[in-house]
Amino acid sequence: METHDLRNAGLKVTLPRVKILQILENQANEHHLTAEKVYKILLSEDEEIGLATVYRVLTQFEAAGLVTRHHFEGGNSVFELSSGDHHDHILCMKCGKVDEFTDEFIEARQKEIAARLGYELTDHGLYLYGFCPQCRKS
Amino acid sequence: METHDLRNAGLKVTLPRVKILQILENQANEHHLTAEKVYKILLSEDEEIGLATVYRVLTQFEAAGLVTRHHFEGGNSVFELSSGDHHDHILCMKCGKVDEFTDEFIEARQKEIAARLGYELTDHGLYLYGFCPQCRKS
DNA sequence: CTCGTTGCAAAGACTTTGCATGAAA
DNA sequence: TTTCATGCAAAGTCTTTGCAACGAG
Repeated sequence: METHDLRNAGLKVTLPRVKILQILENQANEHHLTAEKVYKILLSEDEEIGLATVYRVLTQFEAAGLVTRHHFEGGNSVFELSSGDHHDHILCMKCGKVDEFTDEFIEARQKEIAARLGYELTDHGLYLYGFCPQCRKS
Repeated sequence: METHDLRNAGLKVTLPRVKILQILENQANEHHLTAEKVYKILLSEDEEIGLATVYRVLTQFEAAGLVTRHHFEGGNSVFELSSGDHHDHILCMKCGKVDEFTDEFIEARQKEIAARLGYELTDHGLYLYGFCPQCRKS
């Protein structure tokens, strides 16, 4: 129930916020949406919500930890629902497909590297770019 | 000699291009520059080169493989001279410092992951974000 | 009621483009 | 000379902000 998530995040329960949260949750295979994409989905559902509001809400969600924002190489910001477990991404340069994966060894190794260089790690992102199975054929 | 690199890249040898290439080469510790930064350095050297030209030249250099462009999380594009050897980056969120590192193990692992998911890998980027030794103290 | 939210339009940050002038080969 | 590069200003993207109207608690 979105209402609960919003209250938990200290945000008033408003139609735009509920709607946007629903949209993020209902993305079965496409976990990563741009603000523009979210906006278009809202329009297609006949919701009168401005693009500025989409950005504001998404930014608030990010601050509240509900969503994570990524800047994929060259593109816009994309947002995805925080799922608790960390994962990395592999993107298709042709069709834009995004797959997720996790790798314990790489995670561990990253921590070692940061420690060796004296850094206190706060975040990290591993992005692989290539062509997905579908696009390799054509 | 910059002239040679430019000819090799199929670019006319012009003052802006030579100057910008020199600036990129002369960055002893700061390998990663924004277009804006390059522009400011040019200004400080009394060169009459427009910001638009800086962007154009940098983009051409990228196309020619002379430089690599990165989009660090949240920030602008940064450019660095292509050094042949691949490396990854660790950035300080406070002072903006950028360190480089390589890890054979992670590299190999990335290839395995891509292969497992059926992707043909063309590029990849690993970015660690945190606080550098200096900034951790304060 | 009161304060947080929204929509709209305007502003901003960064980057690219159009066009006439100017320079390299 | 011929072609490509440059400078400037204008246009483009994506994203954020100001402000008055509005809605949730």
